[in-house]
Amino acid sequence: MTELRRAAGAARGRSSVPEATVARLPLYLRVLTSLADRAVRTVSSETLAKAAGMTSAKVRKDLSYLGSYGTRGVGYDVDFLLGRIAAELGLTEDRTVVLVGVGNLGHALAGYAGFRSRGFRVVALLDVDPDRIGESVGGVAVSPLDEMEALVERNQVTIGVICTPAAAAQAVCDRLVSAGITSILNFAPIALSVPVGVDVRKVDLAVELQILSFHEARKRSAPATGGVAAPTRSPGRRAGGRSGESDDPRLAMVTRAPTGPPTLGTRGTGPLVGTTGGTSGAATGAVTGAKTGGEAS
Amino acid sequence: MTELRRAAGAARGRSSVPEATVARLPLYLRVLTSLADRAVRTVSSETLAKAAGMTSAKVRKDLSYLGSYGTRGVGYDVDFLLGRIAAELGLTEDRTVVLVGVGNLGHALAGYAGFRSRGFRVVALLDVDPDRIGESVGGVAVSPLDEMEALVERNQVTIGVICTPAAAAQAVCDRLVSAGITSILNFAPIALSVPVGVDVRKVDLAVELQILSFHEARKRSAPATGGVAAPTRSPGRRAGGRSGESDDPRLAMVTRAPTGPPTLGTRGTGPLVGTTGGTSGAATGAVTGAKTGGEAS
DNA sequence: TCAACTTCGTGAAGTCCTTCACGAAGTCGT
DNA sequence: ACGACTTCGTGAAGGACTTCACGAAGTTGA
Ligand SMILES: NC(=O)c1ccc[n+]([C@@H]2O[C@H](COP(=O)([O-])OP(=O)(O)OC[C@H]3O[C@@H](n4cnc5c(N)ncnc54)[C@H](O)[C@@H]3O)[C@@H](O)[C@H]2O)c1
Ligand SMILES: NC(=O)c1ccc[n+]([C@@H]2O[C@H](COP(=O)([O-])OP(=O)(O)OC[C@H]3O[C@@H](n4cnc5c(N)ncnc54)[C@H](O)[C@@H]3O)[C@@H](O)[C@H]2O)c1
Repeated sequence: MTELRRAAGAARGRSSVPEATVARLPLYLRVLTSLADRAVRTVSSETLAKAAGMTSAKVRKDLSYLGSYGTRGVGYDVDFLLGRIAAELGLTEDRTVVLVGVGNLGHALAGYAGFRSRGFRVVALLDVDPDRIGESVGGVAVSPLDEMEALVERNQVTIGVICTPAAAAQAVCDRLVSAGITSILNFAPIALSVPVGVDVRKVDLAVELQILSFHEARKRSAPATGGVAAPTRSPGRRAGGRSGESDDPRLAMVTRAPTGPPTLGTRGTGPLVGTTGGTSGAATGAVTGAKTGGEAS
Repeated sequence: MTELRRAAGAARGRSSVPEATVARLPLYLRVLTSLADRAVRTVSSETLAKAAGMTSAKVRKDLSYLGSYGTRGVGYDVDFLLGRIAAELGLTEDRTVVLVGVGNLGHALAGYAGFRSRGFRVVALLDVDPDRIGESVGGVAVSPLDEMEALVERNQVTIGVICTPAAAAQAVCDRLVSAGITSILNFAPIALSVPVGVDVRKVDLAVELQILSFHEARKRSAPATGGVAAPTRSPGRRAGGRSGESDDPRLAMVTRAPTGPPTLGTRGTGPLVGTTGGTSGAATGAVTGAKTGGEAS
């Protein structure tokens, strides 16, 4: 009955390199580059896998999506594979980038050599702070935000990097899209919304740390799993850390604390579901896969 | 025949929250924090989903792993959920962090307020450069690497952040692990190997950009994709015995160019090609995303 | 040329994650 | 108190990705 939906999957149609594989190609590329620098000629899936922290089966599967370019009994030709992956990633031509928000983080990124060495050319740095305009970072001068459109068009820029505070991110994003940018790398801790056709990737330090924290919490198994108290309506002002940045315009249409008590009594009732339900069960389990390769989509 | 291996999977056993869900909890946490700051009392899965760039079904499914704490017809209690997620992520107690490599990137991270605001306390900054020792960033002084062990123990540090050049990363990692660190966030473009029980997550700018580049390449469908030249038959001769040691021990047993001088200028320095990119050069890469569920293709 | 190896390529099976869909539980207005 | 509505919780179905396992293709040495 779902045969019809097959069409959707087909949309991804040709080329069809799985996303998970695409995310690993850069890894292989790095290892191959390193090997090439050492004049290594060929490499087996096993060796490549070890260097990339991967399994050989996965490597072979991944590479098979690019075609059958290995030599049985030998391995893959380093130089050839290098070129093949670079081509697949669209790195044959330099890609231009604009970076918006030259603050702490923006500075570090703008001066990052790995940018250029990988074929990404930063052609513009933009900021609203007058004090930063004109300053040069990594050989590129900081320009006022207003020059965005002109710079993007003149340099045929397709990738934008956002390093502004969260509050400004969506506006900057919208403007980048209007200017013609179709790929965005966002460092601001906020989910951007963009029209279809525009890709967004997010890098979030806090998220990474919190994920580590999760696993950390399970390592020292302190199974003193106190039963969770019922979700009382009573304000408990939990911890969690108050973050300074909170300016998400999409947080509308939610229940607000009534300044004047319109519906008081009714509100406070229902203590919510008990734990009766058969399922769920969120006890604490010893886990710790410990493997380095765990991912999620 | 695979039934037996079930044991391995069972290790993940009962009640554990799926990795994919864990990776999204920080996202919800952020949105909830923002809501709480505005005195919003309850939020529906639909609203939460929109703010987090997610679907409501996914949100409900994710939250269901923590237990059934929603109220039908109403939604989730913001404060309660906030506390519940924070607890699940092990954020009830401050987590301490050491950061190694206070260079460009390290500086930015060390001064990042988002660290502290989310319950992560940077208790030490370490570097080998004598010029940096003593300098204070974000209220923390840079200490010499030798103090790592003492600092880690004294402060019960469990998380380490690596911002050194790739060439030094594995050594730093090893030392961190020896000192007692069990979670590492790695910004150096190299795959670290660690003993089981230690978690590693990587963040790599270059990988993100290359993934964007891949999709970018498919957007402007320039089908002028010249047929790939034949897989270049390699005259390769496998190395008989040992192969020279190199920066990365895992790159052993690979074919080397015959008569080629072992150490080719790659020693140590690694990246930094600086000049007009092209292909040659640096090492970049490393991957592992774990997130980004919101793309449309 | 042949036998012994090595290593790729890939169907198939298994695991994990996402999406669907709908009953249950609760709220709200009258 | 009741009927109309909301919104959660969750089994089930479907996909996506990973791992297995083994035949095929190619290499090396005698
Ligand atoms: N510093 C880090 O290590 C780090 C880590 C993770 C995430 N982040 C995130 O990256 C972003 C930047 O962090 P930061 O530490 O560099 O902050 P910052 O305040 O040092 O820099 C922000 C810069 O953006 C500029 N800016 C503000 N509004 C702008 C606008 N509308 N258009 C263009 N430029 C604008 C400011 O002038 C400033 O130069 C924040 O969202 C932060 O949460 C930073
Ligand atoms: N700068 C960026 O935006 C950026 C982005 C992505 C990844 N990275 C990666 O992050 C790492 C750091 O980048 P960076 O631009 O800050 O480089 P950097 O050269 O500015 O800083 C490196 C720092 O590490 C210190 N260091 C070197 N060896 C060390 C050792 N053995 N122990 C302790 N400290 C040591 C150096 O003294 C220096 O202070 C690199 O691996 C880089 O590839 C950087």
